[in-house]
Amino acid sequence: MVSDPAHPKVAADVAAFAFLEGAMQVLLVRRRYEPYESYWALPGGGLHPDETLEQAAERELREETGVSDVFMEQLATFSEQDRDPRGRVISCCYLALVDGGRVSLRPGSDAREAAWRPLEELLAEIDRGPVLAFDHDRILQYARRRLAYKLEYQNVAWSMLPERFTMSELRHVYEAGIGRAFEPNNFRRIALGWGVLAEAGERPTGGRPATIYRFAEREPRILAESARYRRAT
Amino acid sequence: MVSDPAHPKVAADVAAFAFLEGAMQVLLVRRRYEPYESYWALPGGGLHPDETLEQAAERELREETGVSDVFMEQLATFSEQDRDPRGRVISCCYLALVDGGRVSLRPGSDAREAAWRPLEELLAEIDRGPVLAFDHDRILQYARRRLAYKLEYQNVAWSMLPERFTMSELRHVYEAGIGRAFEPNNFRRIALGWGVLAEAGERPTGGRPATIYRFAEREPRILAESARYRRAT
DNA sequence: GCAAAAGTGTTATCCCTACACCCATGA
DNA sequence: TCATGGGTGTAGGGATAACACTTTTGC
Repeated sequence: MVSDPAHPKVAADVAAFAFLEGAMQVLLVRRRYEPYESYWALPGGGLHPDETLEQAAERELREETGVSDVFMEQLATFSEQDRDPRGRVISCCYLALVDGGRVSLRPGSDAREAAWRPLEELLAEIDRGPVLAFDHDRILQYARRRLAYKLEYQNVAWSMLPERFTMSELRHVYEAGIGRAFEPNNFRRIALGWGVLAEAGERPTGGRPATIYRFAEREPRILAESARYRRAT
Repeated sequence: MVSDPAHPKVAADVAAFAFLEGAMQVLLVRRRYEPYESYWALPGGGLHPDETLEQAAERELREETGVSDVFMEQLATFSEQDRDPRGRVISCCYLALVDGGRVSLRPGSDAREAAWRPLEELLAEIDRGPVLAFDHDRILQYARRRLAYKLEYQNVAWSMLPERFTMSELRHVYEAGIGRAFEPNNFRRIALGWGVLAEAGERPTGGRPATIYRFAEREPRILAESARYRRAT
């Protein structure tokens, strides 16, 4: 392995989240090779010469799990010297938001398997001791905070939902992502107040049919101006 | 220059801000060597083998400008293939907040000079066309947005102020950093409501003497919970 | 006294929470 | 007709933007 210290190995890792089975889930791969052989880890791998870090993150996610075409945003870069036992590896980590119903998992050659794991359970396990390979425990905790913030800040929930969805489904994504229960009516008013939802028919339920919504434009938009101690003039 | 593509050059750059002469200023260095010789740029340089990216950012800032011991936070990592004409260089960028009255600039060997430049003027210039070396125009725009957000979110203004300051001085830092004028009384109430300010005497002014404040603890703290559509139980 | 700068009091408004209530459907 | 889930109305409380006002100093 090359170890010219001025040119460390550079990698991209991905914390991909989806709302499945009523809970927020994170996408993990089971490692096939040393180090951390058979440990669960975030999908990721080395940067290729002809791609940016974001492209590397997309490629590694696709190669290792079969998931592609998702919302992606840079989280942070981790550079501690001992984060990989093989030598110096600098990892740029990405947050991905996935519509879990749209993708099917196909583990790649570097992974024994790929699976969605319930986020809350996994984080509770991490609180009791190391779980994931490398420093991925810490990266996941970081990603979780960003996920919660991101949902409140921008209308990126469209990337975790099918094209058409009910207000309850939207609210469930928010509750699972932010980790708090919301008063349904108040949530509805806020969500409609964003001005990014359009009605798209109805859907039968166990009770009264639900209005179907879709995002009028699938573009990130800032939802709430945190406007404190406002201007004079 | 080594160009093993799996091991690109990795660098750290710093967007350092200080409140000086009534305005927000950014710290730039004038380049001594090619490429972009004699252009202004953000201070920064290559990662050493024995340091993290954050340590590299601190070291480069110190070496190129003489500024040390400041608040620092990672911004983002830029990896476009053509961002440096010499070859592939991946740059992890940091936001630094500086008490401009405490530091004195000492340009290092790689820089002809180091200087504070008024942020608003510089950004206006950038809007009219390229100004800084490499992709530093874009990085600076990114840093500016983060600065505004950071001030609203955490009590990090202590790192841009002397130990003791008046409420007006604190407000001026916020106005310059966020780019908006605040109603003095409302700002005061919010700032005192943070619960992180302690009174520390008085200071004569042109008129009535001003109360002096200091930050009771110089630790980052979240100031306002953006609590929307709150919980049902 | 007057200007200047800091500091105080108060109100109208808006937003948000909480909760009670109504609607449409299937069994 | 009841259970179920969706959808609506609204009152109280708290935050805050705006602005008028008072205090303390230097000249």
